[in-house]
Amino acid sequence: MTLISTKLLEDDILRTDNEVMELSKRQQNKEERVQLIIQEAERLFIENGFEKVQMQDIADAAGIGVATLFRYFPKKDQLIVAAAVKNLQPTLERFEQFMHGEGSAYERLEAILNHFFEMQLERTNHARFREAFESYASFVASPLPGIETYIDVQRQIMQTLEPLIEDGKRDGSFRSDIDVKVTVVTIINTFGTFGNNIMLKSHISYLEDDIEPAVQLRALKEMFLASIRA
Amino acid sequence: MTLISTKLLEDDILRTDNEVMELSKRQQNKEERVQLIIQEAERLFIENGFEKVQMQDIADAAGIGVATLFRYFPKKDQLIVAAAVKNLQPTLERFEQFMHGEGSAYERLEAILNHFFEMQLERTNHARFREAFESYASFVASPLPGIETYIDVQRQIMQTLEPLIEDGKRDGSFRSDIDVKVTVVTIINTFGTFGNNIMLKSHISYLEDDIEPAVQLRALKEMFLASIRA
DNA sequence: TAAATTATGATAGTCTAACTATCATAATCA
DNA sequence: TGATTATGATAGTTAGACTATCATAATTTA
Repeated sequence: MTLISTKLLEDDILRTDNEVMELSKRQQNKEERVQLIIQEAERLFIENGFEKVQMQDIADAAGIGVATLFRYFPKKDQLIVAAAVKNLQPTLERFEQFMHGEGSAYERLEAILNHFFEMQLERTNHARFREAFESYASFVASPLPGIETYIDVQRQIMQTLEPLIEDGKRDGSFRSDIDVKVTVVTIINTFGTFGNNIMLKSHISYLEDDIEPAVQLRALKEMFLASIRA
Repeated sequence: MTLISTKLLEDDILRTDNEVMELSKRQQNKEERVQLIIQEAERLFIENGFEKVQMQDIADAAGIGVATLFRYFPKKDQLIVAAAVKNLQPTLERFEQFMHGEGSAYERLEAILNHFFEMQLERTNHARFREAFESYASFVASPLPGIETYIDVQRQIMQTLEPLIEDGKRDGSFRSDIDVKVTVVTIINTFGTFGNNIMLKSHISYLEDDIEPAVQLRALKEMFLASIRA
């Protein structure tokens, strides 16, 4: 799933990518439009949730007619799934980058958790969107169209972490009795669920005034690391 | 917030409760109806989510006309909040029960976590409903009417756990350097987020076939306990 | 390049579900 | 018993997802 920016590609730009070369102009435009629509939909959904954003809003944001939007995405659900997949993609990409970093397994895990936290704090709305989507998806009568793609990216994210835990068990920085997959799921579950403002707000008011969410997340991380440290 | 069952109270039942005695018959009926409506709404929302359940459905389930339903709850949002509060209540009550149990702080915490897990596994839909509600609440333009009540119950739940952690620090079963409130938030965040079927399903297919969710939850618990054990 | 094909956007229309208004009837109260 | 209030049926309004139509524009192809 290639990301194409809002700016439409010009004809005279020299392309080396064969796949794009092969596409007819009409196909190219279509592909660009799909990406543009998804991009705008994601942006709007992240800010406002699914219900608040109307197909009309998305059409306007993408600069197209609503009828055209419906030709590309006959159901709002399809657009929601596409936006959710796009929203999850950067997490996978950044995780993969971190896996190829320097240092011991422990250091790399700590780095990736730090990064995860920063993402959570900086992009609270992204996390909230993800949670909203997963809730939404869980209530539909028949599985959302395209949901397999989403689940697959999720699985890839988890698989990215596996070698790291294995390394740590090997080099002795992690306890040898922990289960790799269960540990991975724990990480995702523990650190991936700070999107809901309501919980966040509730926690903030529950915690002392001078405890920032960042402090709490740091404590959470320490706690987790302590639990797997050898 | 008293819970009143579907079965309407009979006139001839001897009441000892003064508060109810003072109410006129009309007021009594109203109160009963409100509870009945909330009960049916909760039941339907838990199964089907907010969007799928129509005001008509709730009116039918409560055996009243839809116009009457709207007289009690002029906005669907109000009913959603009331159902969410009702949904959270049992968690608080059970937690409070466990606080008065026997044993060391460690044993009691373990017992409460076990119980929490069981609730998560047995009442997955309740947890899912809670997550859906919190997502929903986070996206509204102005705070949902009555949301303070919900937040307050949430806070009470967390406060219930505090003395337990303090006890554990005192009697030496927990590390002395952990922060009580942060630990409480960790517990809620870590163990309260298994409602989304999609995550659950994704995890199940990611984990080995023979790893049941229960096994994974148990591992999660062990991991957490290890992190705070002295 | 011209004809054929396909994509677009505007507009109007359908449908569903939240919400409102009305009113005759029934239950409660004084 | 007469006055007050609650109920439920019904019809109507509104918002937003989705469909149908069609004239026009862009692209393809012969």
